[in-house]
Amino acid sequence: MAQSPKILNAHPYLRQTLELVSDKWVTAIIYVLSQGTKRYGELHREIGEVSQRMLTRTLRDLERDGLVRREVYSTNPPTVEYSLTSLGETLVEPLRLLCQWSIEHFQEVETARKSKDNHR
Amino acid sequence: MAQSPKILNAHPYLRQTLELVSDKWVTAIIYVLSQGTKRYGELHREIGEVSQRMLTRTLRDLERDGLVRREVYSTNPPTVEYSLTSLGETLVEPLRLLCQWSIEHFQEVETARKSKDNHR
DNA sequence: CCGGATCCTATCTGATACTG
DNA sequence: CAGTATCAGATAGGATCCGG
Repeated sequence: MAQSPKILNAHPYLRQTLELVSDKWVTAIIYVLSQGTKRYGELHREIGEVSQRMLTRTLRDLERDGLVRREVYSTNPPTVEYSLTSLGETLVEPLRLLCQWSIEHFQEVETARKSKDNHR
Repeated sequence: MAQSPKILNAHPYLRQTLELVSDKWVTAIIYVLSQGTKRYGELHREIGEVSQRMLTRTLRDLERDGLVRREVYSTNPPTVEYSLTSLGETLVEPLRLLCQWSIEHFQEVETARKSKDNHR
């Protein structure tokens, strides 16, 4: 009764990691920042569809998680630069592997979807 | 005006892949199924906290995406077995890399969170 | 045993307007 | 330029009941 496998519990951080990575904007931000330091406005333009609210909120989360560094320069108008921390850099490689999978295999997913949809 | 980098658009499948993978239960199911064929009830017990509704819904999605195979045996009571397709198997490795990251680095995320929380 | 259908709530997210 | 505040709509997820 007290015994149940619950495999994911063997990797207590995995679900938390997947939740972190699975955020709608996290990967977009990490990808853009993997190319170098960016100002707030640059991030906004390069990601494109994101709202100010969500961009700011996600950046704050990433900063809190130690993945992104935020530096404010008291110029006028203000300048704020964002960059990956060394911890943030370690996430780039795993993400690129998922990216690789998406290039190699996602078309098969699309094909499967269409095929199934035609059978209804 | 018509020009904006939008880096993620260079990998049109990446966001879709991340959305697929980021589903709350998808990775749990793939992990359990990576150990072999399971019946519905086994999946339910091993994942544990998932509701019937969500387990069924997620399995249907994964079937539609061609990642999971569903086989029904007209016994009484009915038997339904789930397993990974070969396409589904290809996702196990990328997921294990994220798992690896979580083991190696997630504690740093926790530390960062605590450190930041103390400073407020 | 497997899972469809319905109802309901919490959360997430965008739109909009305003500020140092 | 780089945000904050507020509001409202969409959506995800759980609980529950019912059926083959």
